Amino acid sequence: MRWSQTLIPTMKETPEGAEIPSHVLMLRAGLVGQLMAGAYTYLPLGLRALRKAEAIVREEMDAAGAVEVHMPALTPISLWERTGRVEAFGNVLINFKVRRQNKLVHMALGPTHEEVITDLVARHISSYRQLPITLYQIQTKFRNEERPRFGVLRTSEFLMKDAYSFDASVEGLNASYEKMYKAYCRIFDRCGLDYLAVEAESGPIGGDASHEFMVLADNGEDSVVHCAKCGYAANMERADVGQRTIAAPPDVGAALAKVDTPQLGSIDAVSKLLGCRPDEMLKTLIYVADGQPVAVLVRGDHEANEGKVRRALGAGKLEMAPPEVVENATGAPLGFAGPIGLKIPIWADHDVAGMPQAVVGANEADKHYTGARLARDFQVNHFADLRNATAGDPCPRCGQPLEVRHAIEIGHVFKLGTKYSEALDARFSDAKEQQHAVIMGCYGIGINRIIAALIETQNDENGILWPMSLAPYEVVLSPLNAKDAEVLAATEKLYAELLEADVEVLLDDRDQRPGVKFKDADLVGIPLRIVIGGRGLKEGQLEVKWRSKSEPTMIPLEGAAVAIADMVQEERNLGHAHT
RNA sequence: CGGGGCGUGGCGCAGUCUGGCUAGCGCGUCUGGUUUGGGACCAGAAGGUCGCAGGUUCGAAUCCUGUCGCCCCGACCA
Repeated sequence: MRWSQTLIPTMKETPEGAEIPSHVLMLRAGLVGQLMAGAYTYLPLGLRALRKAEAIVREEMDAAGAVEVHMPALTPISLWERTGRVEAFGNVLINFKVRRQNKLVHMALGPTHEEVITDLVARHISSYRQLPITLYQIQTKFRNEERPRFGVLRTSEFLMKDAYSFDASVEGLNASYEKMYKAYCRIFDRCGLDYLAVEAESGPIGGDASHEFMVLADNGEDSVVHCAKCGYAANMERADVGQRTIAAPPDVGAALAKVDTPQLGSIDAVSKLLGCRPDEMLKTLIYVADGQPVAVLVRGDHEANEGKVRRALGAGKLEMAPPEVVENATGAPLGFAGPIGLKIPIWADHDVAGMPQAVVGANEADKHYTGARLARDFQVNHFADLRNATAGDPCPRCGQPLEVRHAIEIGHVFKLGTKYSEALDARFSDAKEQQHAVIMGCYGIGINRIIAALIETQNDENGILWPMSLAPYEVVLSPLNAKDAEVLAATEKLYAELLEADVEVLLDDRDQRPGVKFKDADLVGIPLRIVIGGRGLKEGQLEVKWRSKSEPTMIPLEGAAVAIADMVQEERNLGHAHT
């Protein structure tokens, strides 16, 4: 492609509003243009990178035995009603009514496709002989994001590869899951991403039923805990803080005392007023578990984790208690709950046992207790791991302190079980003529996020650093004086030969000064740059420079196309070699 | 949805507090010329309902009210 004949609107300055590196660079390098909040046009360069990521995903899905389909983005609302996800998605589900033959038809744009694919399987699969099968598609998803942000990282319309496995047995599901997990590793390896597969919240199935693929990045929206020593990694919500018993520390001798804390219900406000640290306080949270109120105690500086609480209690449904339930259970308005004298079951996080004394709510408006001591002043019915991990917690595998890192989620694999197959009647007959719900797994990759995460993590002060596998073009030709007949002839010849050799080449044929071409080539980040200038040509040489290296090398003009094609080919293979 | 910030030629900004001549600057674009190995120089030119609407005023980019949009923090996120 000739630069002058495509659209690459590079920018010298950072557009107002772009803050994180990937957003800044995608705009400056002319990869994307914004239409409105959360909606971007992919310009020629950005689209080429996106298509390459898509092709890698497709190749690896096919190699893993998955079969491609393409489902409509437009779906009937009834499908989502059957699985209860109209409520679950709420405002995120973009839905509307259109008039057809004088009747209103209610439909939704698919935010994901479990329902649609399960309906498909329900219609066409009825025997164990048709299983297992994994179907996938690469398609635009729609979600009404409350707050789109970070450039293309969080948009209301995005390209997603979603795959769904269908098995007759749990063992089969595990095998399907394993295949997808491995395919994901190959995909992200080939994309040149530095990623982590972390244990994630797995819902009702439990165990190792869910992994998220994360790229560590300071601007990532997710948090993961990571052990630098043994490599343990987990989603912040999922991370095991450990089954441990903490011995009661010695009594510091403080007596229980009731103090006034007028209007102050928050940990922050009370700690300021009383001059104590949040970790010297107790948070008392009232939940409703399967209709029954329970109290959950965590240290003031910790965050309760609803998933962990639900599992510990063995509850099906868990929610924060509404104000009237809290008042009924504690006798005090929100913000003044405490464990002393509380009549409902009390669960506490392990770390509560390690507090010599604590500031707690007094179950009385505008009052707290200081000096509250476990066993002496209040009782706990059960101890469990009930909180989110924090930096410095011991690694559950090796005990070293964990670190918390921000990350971008680029993929998620999940064992679904029979939630959707039961709701949508996707059943099969086994060899003994018994009917069972098909056992499902689902596997998603955010294609746009592959591009954004790569740019976010692989850039320097001059621009993007593409791996060969995703680069919009593999080689950029930079003739320095396009009007010089000799330069022009050598450039055109090389361009034609490289095209002939199936090298993806961008010819910077603009009548610009060298500095402009170099700056743009660096910004756009094409991996290999070939400079054709009078200086080298006199000696029959071309300059070849990798974007990732600071120094160029010279190669003979004679046979240059073959040499360059070889260099490109070698680099193309690197991604595969990693797997 | 709560908190904060910003809307001025294609891009980046100044001017707004303290209203006042024809709304400026840099980049980019166009024309002519000189240049040609890391975002050139000279000369000239085009391009703006100052987000939108209403109000105050002799006079509004500037003050007031409303509204729309974008960005950031938080809440939410299958």
